[in-house]
Amino acid sequence: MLLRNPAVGRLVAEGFPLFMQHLSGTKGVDTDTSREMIADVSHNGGRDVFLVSADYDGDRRKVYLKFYDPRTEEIRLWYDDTGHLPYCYSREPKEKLMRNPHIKGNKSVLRLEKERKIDALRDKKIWVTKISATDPLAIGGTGFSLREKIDVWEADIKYYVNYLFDRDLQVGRAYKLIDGKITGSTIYIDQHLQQIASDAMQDMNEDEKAAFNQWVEILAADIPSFRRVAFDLEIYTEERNRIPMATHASDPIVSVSFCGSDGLRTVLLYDREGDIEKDQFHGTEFDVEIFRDEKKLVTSALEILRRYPFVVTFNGDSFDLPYFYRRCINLGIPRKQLPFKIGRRDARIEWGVHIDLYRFFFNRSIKGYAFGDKYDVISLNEISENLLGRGKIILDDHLSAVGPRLLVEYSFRDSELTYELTSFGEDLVMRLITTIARVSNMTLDDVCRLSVLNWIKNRVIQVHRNRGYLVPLKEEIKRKGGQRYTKPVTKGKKYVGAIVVKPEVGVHFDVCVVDFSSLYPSIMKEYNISYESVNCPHKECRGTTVPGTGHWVCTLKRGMVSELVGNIRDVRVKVFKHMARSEALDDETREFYNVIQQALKVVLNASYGVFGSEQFPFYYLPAAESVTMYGRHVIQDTLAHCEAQGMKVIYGDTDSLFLQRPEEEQIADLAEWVEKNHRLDLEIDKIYRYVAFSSRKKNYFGVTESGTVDVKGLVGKKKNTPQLIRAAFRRVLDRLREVQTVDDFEEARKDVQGMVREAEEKILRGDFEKEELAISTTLGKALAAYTKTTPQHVKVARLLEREENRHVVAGERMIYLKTTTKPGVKPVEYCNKEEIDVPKYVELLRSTFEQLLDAIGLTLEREAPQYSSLESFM
DNA sequence: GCGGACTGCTTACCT
DNA sequence: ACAGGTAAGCAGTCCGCG
Repeated sequence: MLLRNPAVGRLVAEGFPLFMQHLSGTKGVDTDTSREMIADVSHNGGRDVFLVSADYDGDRRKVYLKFYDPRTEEIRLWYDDTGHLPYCYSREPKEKLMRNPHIKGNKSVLRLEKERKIDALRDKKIWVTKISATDPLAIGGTGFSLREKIDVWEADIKYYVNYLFDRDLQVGRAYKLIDGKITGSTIYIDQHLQQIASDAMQDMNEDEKAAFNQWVEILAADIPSFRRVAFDLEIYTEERNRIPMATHASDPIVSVSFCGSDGLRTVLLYDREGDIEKDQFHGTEFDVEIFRDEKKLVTSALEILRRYPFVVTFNGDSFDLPYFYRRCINLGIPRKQLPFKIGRRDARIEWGVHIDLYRFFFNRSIKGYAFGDKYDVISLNEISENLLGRGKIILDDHLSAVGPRLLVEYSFRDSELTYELTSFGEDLVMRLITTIARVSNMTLDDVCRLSVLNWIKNRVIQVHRNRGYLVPLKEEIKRKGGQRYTKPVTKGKKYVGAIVVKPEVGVHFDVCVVDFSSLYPSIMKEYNISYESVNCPHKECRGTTVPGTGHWVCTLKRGMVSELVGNIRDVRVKVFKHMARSEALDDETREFYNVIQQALKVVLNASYGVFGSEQFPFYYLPAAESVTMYGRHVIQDTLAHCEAQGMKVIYGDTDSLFLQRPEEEQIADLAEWVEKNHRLDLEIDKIYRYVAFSSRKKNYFGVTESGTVDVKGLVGKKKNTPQLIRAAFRRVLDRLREVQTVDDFEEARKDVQGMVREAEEKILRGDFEKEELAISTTLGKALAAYTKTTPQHVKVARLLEREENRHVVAGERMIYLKTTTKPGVKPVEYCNKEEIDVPKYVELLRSTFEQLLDAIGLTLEREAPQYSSLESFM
């Protein structure tokens, strides 16, 4: 049966069997509108709709799917009509289970069925018993669930997730809803892309082609534009420093602002005192609606929200939505008129998808790989300043004390920024979320709330289901054994990672950087790394050992994770990277493919690491260790080969080698050699006009042929280095950028020396604002958690709490100065310029530049610059 | 009591 | 809540020192 979006029409239950209507109660069921619904189906049934989400309806005891229709811009809800039930597995035979007291008298258990599965760890067919139950809570989630009573498998997969897997539904894919059935819609793919894809498939066998094609179809399909609204609440609080609590919602909502993809720009304002005049809002870039009654305001806000299939917030999971929900209840609105699902950690909307951008931007993979660590504090202000170039409105006073005009401006700006965070760069964030949903086959709601580990886990479980494997328990994988062979170099780590080649100190001209493209994912693909394929049960595979370990790798069957990672890697490298660079496409189209390519990279980059994370249900150290072992093996072997061929390797890190003036032909031969001997791709990453290394690893700068400067790891770049020092550092690099030849260096060294001196004198003279010397350090954890030592930024934080009555939380940055007075540090705003410990800063400046000066052969103390014998590096 | 050698903690970076 | 490797600064500890 097809149910229309309640936001638009009313819930309709066409064709509901009678007993089901009974079960589902009265909620939303309205037979009067069913005729309207039928008309709707015949008229619109053949249209493409995108699967975006799914959930479980506890009243109806059914899974329902959320399809987005880009033409009407509505969500269509689809309730299960197949009688699918929640279930889990037991390895006990059916007959024995039937005698088990937890099964026998259990009213929730509906069916026991024998089923054939494959035991992944033993690679054997086994019989299991599928236990079907009336509702998901019978399986897991309460203290009385089966999961707590007997040994069961696959009991912690969420029910709607199981449903998507079992019905072979693909999130983000286009479907048609015709005659009460979900059918996959034909996917049209750009011709150019089709050509590239079919070229890539040339050498594949039929199975590989099928898998490859499927991934291309999933990922290349159009992404619709999502109709959405961003919203934001403001609360009136009597006391100044009280943070309103979502669990009580005891303070009134004074404003609700909306910014929609359809151009909606509105603030609903609550006029508590009855003294607000409409004409105060002339000239605003949004509408203001004034309410004398808070209940009318929230009712109106709810109506607006429900017009949109996607609701976007910043922190709506833990604040805006739960507060709004509670407040509505406090104001006497019946619960059943409030289609929210407010959980302990998240807030969902029944009529569509709620995207909480706080959760999304908090994600470390998103922050790092998708946005290059451009923001570090997860706040609306910080993120929008860094990604949009515009931040929140700064208030001088407490929000509850400002006048209505400023209040609405402030409020609207918040929802405007929230909306723009989803719209900038041609809806970059929406595309990213959709692409990750496609890769992980996870609902959009879950994608933006969960980590990369969960994205991968979800898809890996689906591979199990498709291949007929029973998902093993964590303990089973742990018990499988295969001890660790390497002892970690670093304390607190579990195994050995990558190699860093010691750099050759000095300046090197004409350096070619080669790297192994996606080294670890490629290793996983080529060397068949998965939790079940490393140390597999077959005797005949034992000879295929991972070099330097006692681990062996399966030669009979393709490991599940190896296959998955291989497919994603191939489709990224062979299709989407090409498309993102294709000259035949316009900028916008290239950017579309670039987002896909980037999203795949995020997932690939984490695919090895998850094997070393205890949170991962397929955690298996021998798999992680084998990947890095192969990695070290490959790079060392390649390095040796380079030297044997007369090439000089001056540096290397994990998957890269810096080669000094290699011949073009040598590089081509090298790539061929790598392909032949290690089955991996080696490519030229970049060419530096020159690179300068100090003796430190992960610490250099290089100037490319086009004149851009790469700075890696140097303290002068780090964000906790004082501004004044960073600025001097930048000036120096700008000067070094101009160096073209060895001879240019003489002049450059003199200039650099002068620039450092100048900065030093500036500090000594006191020719600076105190803010320029401020050090800012992130408070990595809650204040109370610093029990071993008291670092300087913690001293500052404690001082703020003690003396300024401020509350400091993890993730905040402490901004302070080093002083000659008492504890040696002081928050910048309470520090006098006279207290500043000048010699300390001179020392800091010197040590910052030391890294750079070491590299270019300069020593500060001397009058005349000391030259390094450049010739020796040529 | 004080300073140097050392270890450990913490942050920020690289791949 | 993907991993390990590296640099740097400071906090804290131990030891020698008539």
